[in-house]
Amino acid sequence: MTELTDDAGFLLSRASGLVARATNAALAEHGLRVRHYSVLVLACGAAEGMSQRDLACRLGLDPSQVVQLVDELADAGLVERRPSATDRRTKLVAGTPLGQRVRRQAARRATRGQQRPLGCLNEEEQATLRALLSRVVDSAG
Amino acid sequence: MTELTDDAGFLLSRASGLVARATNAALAEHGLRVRHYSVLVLACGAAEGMSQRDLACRLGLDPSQVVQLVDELADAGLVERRPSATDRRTKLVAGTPLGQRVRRQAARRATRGQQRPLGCLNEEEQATLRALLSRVVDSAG
DNA sequence: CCTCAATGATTGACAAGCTCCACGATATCG
DNA sequence: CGATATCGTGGAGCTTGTCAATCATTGAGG
Repeated sequence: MTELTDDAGFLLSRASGLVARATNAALAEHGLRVRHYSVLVLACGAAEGMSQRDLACRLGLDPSQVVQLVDELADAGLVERRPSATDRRTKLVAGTPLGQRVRRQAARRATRGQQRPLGCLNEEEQATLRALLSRVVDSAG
Repeated sequence: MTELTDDAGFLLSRASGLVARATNAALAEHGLRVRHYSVLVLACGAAEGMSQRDLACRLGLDPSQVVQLVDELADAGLVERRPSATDRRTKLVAGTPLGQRVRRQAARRATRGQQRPLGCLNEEEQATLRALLSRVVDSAG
């Protein structure tokens, strides 16, 4: 790795930072950051809600981080913790009607914001990028 | 962005974290982390050394972070700060002979470590990934 | 049925990173 | 010369990432 511009790790870190910053800026109007948004998307995506443990696993976060994120989303009225019917330990995090609406609006803004750093790639190239990254992420479990 | 697994920002963040962690583990034997390694690579790559401002710009870091990274590398004897011949404000960070050797060893380890998360992509796919990311990073200035 | 290890959520502590702001030294432009 | 900008540096504050400990609950095995 003689050239830093050829280092996949460096490029990933840099690109990730750029996109995260742009997305955060786009979501700021909703008072959200990418981390909250990710939780909101997952919570709204599962009809019955998703356990915090599953959230942590899917997001690659420590469970203790999920606690706080869900706290803040719940304070904002975007998600709620429901008891599980089968396990009294787990709390299912589900999007409220308000959360669903905010998620749709935020999704549009986030997608638009990402195009600032990602706009230099056409739609097909972006799809290729997502496909490659998906494989990397999935293969990690 | 109905599915989080289709969100470029999320995928980038996740993949970046995976690779960074693997690289850090690989570099730990040298007492380095990716951030130090990046500085070392750039410092060793420029014959006359590189100003800290340029380092910050190239790495996308705040100049104040570069100060500390260079401090630690200099303490380890891997780089040194040289006065600029044309501007007494700037300090040119250049790799020492030891730094050059460590950089070569670290490069091999880092590349190998990255293959743990990136190994699921063949060589051509990794090249495609790097090319796409390069364009995103470069287009940001 | 009872014990015991494992699990889910939570809290608190701590290191690592990032961002901003301010300052001293120097450079540059008018 | 004087105003303004730049470079390196230090420090404050916030966000993240990681870890250990705790409590309630579950599930398995005796």
